[in-house]
Amino acid sequence: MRPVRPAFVPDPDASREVMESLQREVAAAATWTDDFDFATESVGAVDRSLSAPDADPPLVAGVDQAFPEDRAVSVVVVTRGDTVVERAHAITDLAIPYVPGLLAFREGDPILAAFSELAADPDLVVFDGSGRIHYRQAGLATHIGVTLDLPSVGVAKGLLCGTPDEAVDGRPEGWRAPIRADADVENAKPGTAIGHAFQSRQYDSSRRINPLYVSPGHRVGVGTATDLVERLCDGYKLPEPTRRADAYADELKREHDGNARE
DNA sequence: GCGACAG
DNA sequence: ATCTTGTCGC
Repeated sequence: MRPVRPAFVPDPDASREVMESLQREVAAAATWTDDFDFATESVGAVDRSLSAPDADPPLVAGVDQAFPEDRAVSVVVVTRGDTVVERAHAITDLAIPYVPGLLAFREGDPILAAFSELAADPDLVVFDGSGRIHYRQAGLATHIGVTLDLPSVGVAKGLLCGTPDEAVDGRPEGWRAPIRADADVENAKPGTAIGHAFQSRQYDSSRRINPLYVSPGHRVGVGTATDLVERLCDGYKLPEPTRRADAYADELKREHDGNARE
């Protein structure tokens, strides 16, 4: 496995104060400018032949979890272009309940356990949850991205904090608007863009779909994070790596549930 | 006290 | 996140 930075490993037994101060350290260690060696255009889309003829597409990992009973099923699915290269998972006991703002302390260790089973070294990791859109700018995607020192992005289905530039309802596919820091976001000048609301999918008629909330995890800029996610969505609401991880986690969860009722 | 709050 | 069937629409 890839080296972990021990100073940032989320300890589920820590007190709330210690958790929050670790998050401040994580935010200080995080970088929100592009720092990766692949081309943004080489990520995602089925037809990349025109934009990147000879480049090998980067390894993109999707991370997701399912929670059978009091345990966590954490999975990492690594894709190169359209091909799944590797899947890894870990099943662990859950130590602490979900607390908004402290998600990485509930899910971080279980996710790192899944990464410890992974042989591949991803170029980018897509997380289910916020990155920089966080009270201390250290959401799950940032925390684990920094811990593994990998470029990462956070994709959330709901907004944790911050203020959208405009109303987000009923926007057309492809629309995006900055999410700006407000009084709830530490160490950011109010007005600083910390992520985007992004309409990855929208129906032409009838029912409306909510936008995604995309933010940088680590080693990715705000605009690039959304560019990458846009390329990975390819007609669906969620990015391909996330959908693959979702499916694998569900599969393992059903397996787990099946074994449990016997 | 009230409201808000990723998964 | 999880508990869950049908149902509307392309």
